[in-house]
Amino acid sequence: MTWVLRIACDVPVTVAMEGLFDYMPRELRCDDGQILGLDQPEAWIGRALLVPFGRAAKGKEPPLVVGWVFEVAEHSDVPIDKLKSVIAVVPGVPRADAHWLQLMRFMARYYQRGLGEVSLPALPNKLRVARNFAPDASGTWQLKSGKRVWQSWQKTWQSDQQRPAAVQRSNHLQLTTTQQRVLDDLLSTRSTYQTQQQNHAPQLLFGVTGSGKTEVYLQYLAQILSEDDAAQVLILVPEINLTPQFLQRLIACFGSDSVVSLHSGLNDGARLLAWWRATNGHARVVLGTRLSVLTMLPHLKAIVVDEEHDASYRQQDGVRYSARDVAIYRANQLNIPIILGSATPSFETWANAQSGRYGLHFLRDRAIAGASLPKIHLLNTTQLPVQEGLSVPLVEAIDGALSRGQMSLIFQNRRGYAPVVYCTYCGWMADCTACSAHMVYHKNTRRLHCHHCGTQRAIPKQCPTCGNSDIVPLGQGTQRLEETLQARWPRARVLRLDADSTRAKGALEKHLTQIAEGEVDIVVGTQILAKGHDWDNLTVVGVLDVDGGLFAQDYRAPERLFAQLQQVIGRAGRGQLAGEVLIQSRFVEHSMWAHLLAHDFELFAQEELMVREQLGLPPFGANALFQVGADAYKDALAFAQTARELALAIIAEQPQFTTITINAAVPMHMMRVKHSERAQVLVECASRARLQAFLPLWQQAIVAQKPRLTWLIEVDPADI
DNA sequence: TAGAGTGAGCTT
DNA sequence: AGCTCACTCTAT
Repeated sequence: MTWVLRIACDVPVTVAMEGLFDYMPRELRCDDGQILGLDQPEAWIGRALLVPFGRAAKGKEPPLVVGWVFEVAEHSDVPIDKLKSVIAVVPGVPRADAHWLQLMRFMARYYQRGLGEVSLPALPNKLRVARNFAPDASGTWQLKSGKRVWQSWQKTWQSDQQRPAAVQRSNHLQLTTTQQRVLDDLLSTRSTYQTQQQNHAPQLLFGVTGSGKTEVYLQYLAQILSEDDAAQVLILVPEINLTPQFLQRLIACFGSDSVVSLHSGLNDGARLLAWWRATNGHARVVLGTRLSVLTMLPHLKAIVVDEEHDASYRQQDGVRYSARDVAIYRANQLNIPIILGSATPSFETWANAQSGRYGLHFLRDRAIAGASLPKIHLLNTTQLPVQEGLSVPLVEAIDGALSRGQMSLIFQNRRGYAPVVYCTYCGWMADCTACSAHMVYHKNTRRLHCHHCGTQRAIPKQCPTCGNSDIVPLGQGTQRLEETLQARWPRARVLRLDADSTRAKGALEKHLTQIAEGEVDIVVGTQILAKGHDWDNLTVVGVLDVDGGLFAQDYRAPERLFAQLQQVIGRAGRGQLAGEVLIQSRFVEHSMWAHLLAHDFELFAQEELMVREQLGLPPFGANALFQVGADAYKDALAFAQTARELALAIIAEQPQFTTITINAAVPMHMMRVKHSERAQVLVECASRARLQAFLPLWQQAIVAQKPRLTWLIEVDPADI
């Protein structure tokens, strides 16, 4: 009997809808000793293989790629003489289990992508690129580069370390009464699901900033790890680099042997080792950023998604998935508990908690005795005198903090020196030639930077339209603010924290250490300041220039702004010292402010969700966004209109889709980025299932047009 | 008229 | 993405 392997290769869905390619099997040996034979097709499923793919260079064998065996089949639709044979099993990749393969199928279906596109990013770089492998003298395929990594890896593979690490006896902090109650609730909820044999519902841990969510996660996970000597837990965080303390805390709690972290800051070798320790079941606690949600974990028993609302969970290139949503699917599939933690939950999660689909647990007080939420003052800058962006009350508050030897934080979410440079005579502004954006003046480089495509150029000496030489910066970014602050308080130690000041390797850690050791009086920066930091000497927080977010056209803007501000505000008064927050705004009447001043996320969410429900917006309806880019806008728009017509034709033919709304083709918010002019079509439907049934048909119809443009369909888009 | 350069098309 | 094929342009 002959049969074929159906293998997922990493090609765009626009090339092959499913992403599976047929290959002929031949007897192969795995590095765990198993022989894959022709007599046992099922044993091949879940193996990663090296296969020839694509056109051969003249006189050479076709290039190899890495692919996953998803299926075996009795026959192929491809003529048998066109089928190639598999080359080898990828060494060091454990066999994927049925749950994991199902997870990949879910992602491919949900996000409308090929199986290869979703499943190959799950492998670390070293193992995903076929060129990294070569046969040795005996014909066994080995990793070529990085001998040391390879050897230590093989040692690990064969040695006792393949056994799960022993979790050390936990080293926990004393919980507050509230923390203890929430922990007990979470544990008893879990036992209830277990005894009633129901599927675990996700549990939202809604804790104000500084309420000690982390300690609750740790003790919850410790319980799970103690019940089963092989149990693994996965903790997702938005960015590990910003919260090095979290990793330290985990190591202190569970022991360095049982904890690994997986994030983009690791080099390929370190990542491979960490991935392997997680994948072979040795690591018991896996701390990772969004990509780590795809990691194969043979004994996964619980998941925590910290700061579940955070935008970093969305993958923005390649397959556009939400790691939080994938984690929820994964937990449900394995029927294991998942905890979503946030001080400002996403509205999707909040709505689910309100409707009772998710469990809900509150931590309303700060964990440190005596610490309370800071007092917030809203400063009306249309009435108050403002000097170089700083109003008098804010200046006085900073004065006060300085005189008490305490730290101040000024939040200005715009990097660079000035966001615009213009001609005082004719009003000409320096714009990027590749993007629809103004160029930002950076004082350190003395050049204009585009924050969308990265281009830099010199400032023109004369205005290109009128020849006037009076070209000046307009507006304020963190660099200018730093300069202003330093000039106003010459003896204060001012530190700027933004993407530019932290780009160099180790710079962020260095700056965080300076702050922790009390070497900084005023810290100024962008949203990097908002995340997770715990500085107990910080008592004054100033917020500048956030009015733009009040009136942005994206319906998610208020949700995002509120979350961001609440995070920034939450940096103040985390220790014994009382905190004070001063927010400058020209629109003090805006309804969001009242909720923020009252620290009332719930009322804010209730009002916003009411509006969304009336308009059928997420989470009350599902969205997908078709996006297309071209050299000329008219071409992008024309194809977006074609896509829209294809969608309308499907709906006209199939009455079950009449509840789907296909919006007009319009320019994208940032119409032009890197010389690509972009248009979009938004698709909305009250029923997610209906939308999901429609999307493959639509995608197929678009692919059939053989477009020569770059396009994609994004499911649950974040920005519209 | 060979050689360089460019764009389209295909991968099992 | 990686590669070839088929086409055009150009210097001789």
